Amino acid sequence: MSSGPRFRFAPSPTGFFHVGGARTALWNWALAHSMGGTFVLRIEDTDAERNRPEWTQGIIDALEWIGVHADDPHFEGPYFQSQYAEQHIAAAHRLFEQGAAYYCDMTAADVEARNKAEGNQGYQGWSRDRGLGPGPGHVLRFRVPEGTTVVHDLVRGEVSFDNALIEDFVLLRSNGSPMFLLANVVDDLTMGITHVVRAEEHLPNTPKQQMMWEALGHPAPVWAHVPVLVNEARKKLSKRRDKVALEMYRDEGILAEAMVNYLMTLGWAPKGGEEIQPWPQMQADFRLEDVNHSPAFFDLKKLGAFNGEYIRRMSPEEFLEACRPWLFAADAPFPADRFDEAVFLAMAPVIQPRATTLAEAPAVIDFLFLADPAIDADAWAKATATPELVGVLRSSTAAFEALTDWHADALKAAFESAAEANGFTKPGKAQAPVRVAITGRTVGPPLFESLEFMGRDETLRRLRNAGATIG
RNA sequence: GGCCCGUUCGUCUAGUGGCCUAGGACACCACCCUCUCAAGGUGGCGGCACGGGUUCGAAUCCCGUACGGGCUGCCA
Repeated sequence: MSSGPRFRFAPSPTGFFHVGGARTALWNWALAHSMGGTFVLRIEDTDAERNRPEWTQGIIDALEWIGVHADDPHFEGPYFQSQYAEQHIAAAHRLFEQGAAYYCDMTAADVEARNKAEGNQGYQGWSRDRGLGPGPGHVLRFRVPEGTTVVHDLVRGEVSFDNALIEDFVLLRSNGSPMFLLANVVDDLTMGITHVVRAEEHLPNTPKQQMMWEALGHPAPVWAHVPVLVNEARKKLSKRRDKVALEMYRDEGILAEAMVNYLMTLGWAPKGGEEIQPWPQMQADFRLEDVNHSPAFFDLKKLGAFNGEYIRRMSPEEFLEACRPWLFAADAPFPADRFDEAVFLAMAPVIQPRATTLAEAPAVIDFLFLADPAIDADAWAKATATPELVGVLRSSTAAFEALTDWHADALKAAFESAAEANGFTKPGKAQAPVRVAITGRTVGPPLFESLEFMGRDETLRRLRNAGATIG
């Protein structure tokens, strides 16, 4: 076991990777690196319902995507909580033997009934002194000592809890299996965890865990409870209501670097006022002491802005490579055999500023790789609504036919004369008929560059076909 | 209900008693650039939840109120 600080990330498999978990993992990862420590991955799979091998692989893949590499020297694991059940139970028995825990034969229904009769809530320590031993239907409960438990939290400072308000919680179920709180503490203890950095929702559990650490004869680790991520209604992000699966963002063409950068800025800000930062810089600068105390809204718009920024910073080659999955996907806007890499590469500088996600990129230049792009009927009607507009279409077609130098500059000059000949002083206002005839839409990348790459024959063919529909 | 945490522009944040006439980013608006749309540039709108203290001085410290959130399981 290494000597530096030991952090841990302990997700339970649920079939997808939560963005909030991703941020927690990233923060632990940054700390493990900057403090020369270790990041321990532990899969908390003790709930049989949540235990499927492919889900575990999903967690590892997601971590890999955000840069938490399993082959990095700072990475350790994965460990599987379910494989340590014997140790959890042994620790529980130790607590029983030393009097820190006791058995109770009351069922949940019994507890509820007695509370109802007495007008109370929670478990009142009824079996504390009954001297019960293990047996069928008996649960093992922790004997919460009197006093106050003070949790030293790196994010929140000192938080104190009155032990009188903490009920004697269950360690071992009546079937003998360990509860989460027990398993969690025993694992952290045996894995030598020194820093527990996790979401704020675990703060109310912390005094219980701290008491267990102490009862087991060890000083508690350093705690740090970071704020949760919330939706627009300011509720904790939930898988039922909100889009929380990291995989979904990846599939939409959010770049890992952009996601990582954005996640890092939720509840924390890089030094120096510039929020777009390379990972090594953020990793070095991240401090728990600087983390905000209040929940942060996961803003899709801002994520998109970060992603756009990262897309624009890519070289055309990098952009092409990143786009490949969407370029050749089954639902790509054009057939794979019509796609031309050289054209895409040449057009990349004008595609990049127009795509917020990689998934949007193919559609920006789909008309270049489509035999016959669908013409938007409304756009076409508007683009040919006046005689002048139709005139532009006819005369620019003629001007292009006469062109010997098929390049963007020449095409532009030819078009402008055609537009002016039809009474347009601002040629830009007259390009709709040509643009719609060629691309099917009124908006898109620069027209003349597009025509250059489309080629003379195809350009003229589309122009003539479109012109023919006007009669 | 109880316990705990929190509260700076709509959102993410900078700010750790004087540098704050509260800075940046996203969003929004306007203008510029421009072959459309973007991108880019310039400018604008907009905030210290409220009330009391402490202090020469408070967004920063203390108390209270309001509001929000989390937890409250023989789930993890």
